[in-house]
Amino acid sequence: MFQLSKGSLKKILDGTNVTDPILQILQMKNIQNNMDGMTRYKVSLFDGETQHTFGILATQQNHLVESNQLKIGSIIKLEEYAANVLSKDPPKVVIILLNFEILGHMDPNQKQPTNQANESNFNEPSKHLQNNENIEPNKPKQPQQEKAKNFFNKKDAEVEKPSSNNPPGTFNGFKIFGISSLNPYQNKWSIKARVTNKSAIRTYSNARGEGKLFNIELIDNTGEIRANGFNEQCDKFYEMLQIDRVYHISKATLKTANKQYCKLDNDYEMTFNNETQIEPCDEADNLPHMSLNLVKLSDLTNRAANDFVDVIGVVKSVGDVTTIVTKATNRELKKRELSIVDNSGCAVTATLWGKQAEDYDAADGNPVILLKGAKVGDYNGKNLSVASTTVIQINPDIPEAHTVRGWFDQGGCDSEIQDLSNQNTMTSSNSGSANIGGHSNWKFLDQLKDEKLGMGDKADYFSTKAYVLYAKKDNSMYMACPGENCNKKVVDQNDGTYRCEKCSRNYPNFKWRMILNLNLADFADSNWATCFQETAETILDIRTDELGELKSSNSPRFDEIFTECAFKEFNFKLRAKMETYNDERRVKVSAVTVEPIDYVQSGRRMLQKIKQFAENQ
DNA sequence: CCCCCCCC
Repeated sequence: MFQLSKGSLKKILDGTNVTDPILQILQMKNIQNNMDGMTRYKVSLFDGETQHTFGILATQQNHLVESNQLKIGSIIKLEEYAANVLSKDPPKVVIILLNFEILGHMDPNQKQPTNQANESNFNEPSKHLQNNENIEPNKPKQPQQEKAKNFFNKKDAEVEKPSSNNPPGTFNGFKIFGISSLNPYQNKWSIKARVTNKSAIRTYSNARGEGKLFNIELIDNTGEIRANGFNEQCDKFYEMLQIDRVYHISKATLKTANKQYCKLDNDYEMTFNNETQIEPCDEADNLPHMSLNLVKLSDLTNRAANDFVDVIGVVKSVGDVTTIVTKATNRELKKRELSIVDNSGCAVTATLWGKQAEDYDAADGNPVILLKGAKVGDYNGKNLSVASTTVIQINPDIPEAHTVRGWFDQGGCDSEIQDLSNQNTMTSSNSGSANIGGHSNWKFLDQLKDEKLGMGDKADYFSTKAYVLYAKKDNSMYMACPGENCNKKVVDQNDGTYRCEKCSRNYPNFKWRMILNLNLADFADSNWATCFQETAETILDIRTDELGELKSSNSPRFDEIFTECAFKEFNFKLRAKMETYNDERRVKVSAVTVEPIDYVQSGRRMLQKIKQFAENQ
């Protein structure tokens, strides 16, 4: 039998703190929040005497309903709750069920315990509830945070000192919660968290007026959250909040985070308000530090534009500060490009903007630079952009920094470097590194289908080294308009003239043009690709007009030309694009460039692939 | 309440 805590609901509603009341769930309703689209469970609570129809399950407990552990009739020991007064007149109080133990289950109508076979499960705290220890911020739990690295300067333990006037486990009169348990429906909380990132102050101006803001990222053992400080709060807290320091925070507004902009693993974000309290706090707590997921520069070729990556490398060269005018708003903006290299043998251009471009110390030589959260771009190859949320560290004291420093100093600086940026320019802008000219984004032919290239809205370009298996002779040549920039097909009028519909005129002559279909193959796959004129001439090793002569004269040499190219190997830059022909949609592949293979570069590229492959095993 | 991260 369960003894419900008679009278406890009345006390809770009156604002009295009640310890571990035993309550029963009488009703339960799934409500969809329009603001954040999240499911919430509204429950009716019963204490054996009165019923309160407005209880809400904290969303981190939703799984208990979804796994049918918590249901109508469940008896709970409510270990942690929040009674939020929504209005005084009429009185409206919502009780948020933050943490509880499911003691058992009783049919509300029978008022008797049921004899379900699995009832004993309910008499122990459920497995899930044990996970809710996550609410306590001091227990490292999630593997993702266990790999967090302890690299930024000080160790917590060394700066430990007694807390101010706060009783243990509280701050500003509020119990310390784990970040992952924060939600907009419960405002009596405090957290203890480490700042892992802090933006510069940014000003903005829009229809609502002018303003400024900064944001920080906070982490504890349960999760992470972004916090924003606008205007007065920006003035008040910006200097105090420092990267890698630990703070107590209470009384900030929580709202649904816009996932489009905030990549942190939290449905909510925090905004400081005029009630917000923040105090530095130096106690050792084994709070995770900033975590790094370093990416080798060679791996950037596999990253899409707008990805954010962490990289570490040596600044090989530094560009001057230049000024650009933004397209969108015609603002003048300073920028500076750094070429960064690492021991994967690759270089990439990283762009600093605004004040960061001006403040970068170019006299610093070739320091190690860490970019955490740099944005990947894919203009003429791959590049990186330093965003407002990117953390820059010069010569950080971490093992990876020493590794890349050692590599650079012991000959890496003079080795052949593949520049992933500036791929379509003949002169490498500032890196002084080897430029392999024209090609980036090397793929094997199976990747064409595997990666659904050309299936998107726009064309995909990639480079590949492939053999010509077969060059299709039929329809490979057509009679084209001899007009200067017109290559339209002409119709033989059989009166010695050739009609071009585009030019609307008859010509006394025509010129030959080529559209050559090739079956290309590498070790992985084969695919058809179309070569036009110049690229076809490279493949067949003959000028189109000469080939036309052979065709016109029915020379046996004509056929030979098409068989001689078989099993020749070239570097292709290919374009894949979806096309519709006779209601059939398929990816058409055409050659943008065809070049003989430079086997030294090709070998280097292969070595890189092998190295990359080995490292990823 | 921002959410731009730019240019070739």
